[in-house]
Amino acid sequence: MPELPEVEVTRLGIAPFLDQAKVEKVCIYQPKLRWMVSPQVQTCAGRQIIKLTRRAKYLLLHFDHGQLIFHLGMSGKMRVVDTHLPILKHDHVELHLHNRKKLVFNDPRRFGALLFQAQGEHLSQLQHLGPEPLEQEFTEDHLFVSSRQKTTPVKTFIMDNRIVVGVGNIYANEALFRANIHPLRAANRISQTRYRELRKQIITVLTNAITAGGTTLQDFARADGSPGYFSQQLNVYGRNGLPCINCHRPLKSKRIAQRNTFYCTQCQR
DNA sequence: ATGTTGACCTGTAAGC
DNA sequence: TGCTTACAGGTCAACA
Repeated sequence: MPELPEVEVTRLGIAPFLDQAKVEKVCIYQPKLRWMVSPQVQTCAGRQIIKLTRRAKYLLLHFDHGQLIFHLGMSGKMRVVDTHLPILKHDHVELHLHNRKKLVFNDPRRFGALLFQAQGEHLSQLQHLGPEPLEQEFTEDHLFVSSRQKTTPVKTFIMDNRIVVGVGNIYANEALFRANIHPLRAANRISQTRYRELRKQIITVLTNAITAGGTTLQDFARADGSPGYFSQQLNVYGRNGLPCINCHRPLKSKRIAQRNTFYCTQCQR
């Protein structure tokens, strides 16, 4: 379940095993992912990992000559396990490490990606990304100003990576509910005051989710496949027909831009 | 330019 | 039980 919080939880979970580790071997079992895995990935063999960072929903594994860039897509997972353990179905790439561990990329739907960005190079995928929602650069002014010409539904607007990164379908739904904003309202028909609240709720929801992911973090290294621990905190997502936690009217659902959307017609305007 | 839709791929659950 | 259909956490190219 890779929204921004899950990607960050993944990063926190595997980073301790990767920091300063040396890559001995790169195994590519399935190069056909979202984009073809670039052959340059092999140049990481024999090199030392510097650090693992995140930008939007991308994970960047830094080397002295460039970065490996992972994206988990809809179904991607990463795990660090003992080198001798067998590969599983949908394991597409392995990085064998010096420390008898390997980093494995698994992705049934193959919407994920593995790219290489040489030092000084700028991949198009990372070029036009908007601000990180949990950094200073994500301001109320930025949201308000960039919405002024947009008639698209506000939900589509906040899921646009050029506006702000990392807000996926679940958290777009949840943040709008908490801000009392109807997901279909045109982005340019929302006041600066309401964008202030929306910004605040996006930050709250993502931060809470990362914190909740901390539980998963602990058993991340051993058994893989952690359950949906966020679900207990969801107010609207997946709750069509169930009572709103505020007004107790049944929640509605509707497709917006091909994505299932949940909201309360009473509380969200 | 902006807004909307289709495509990529597999697994799972629901419906018949 | 088996077959068919709808849907799933994302993103981008190609349309109107």
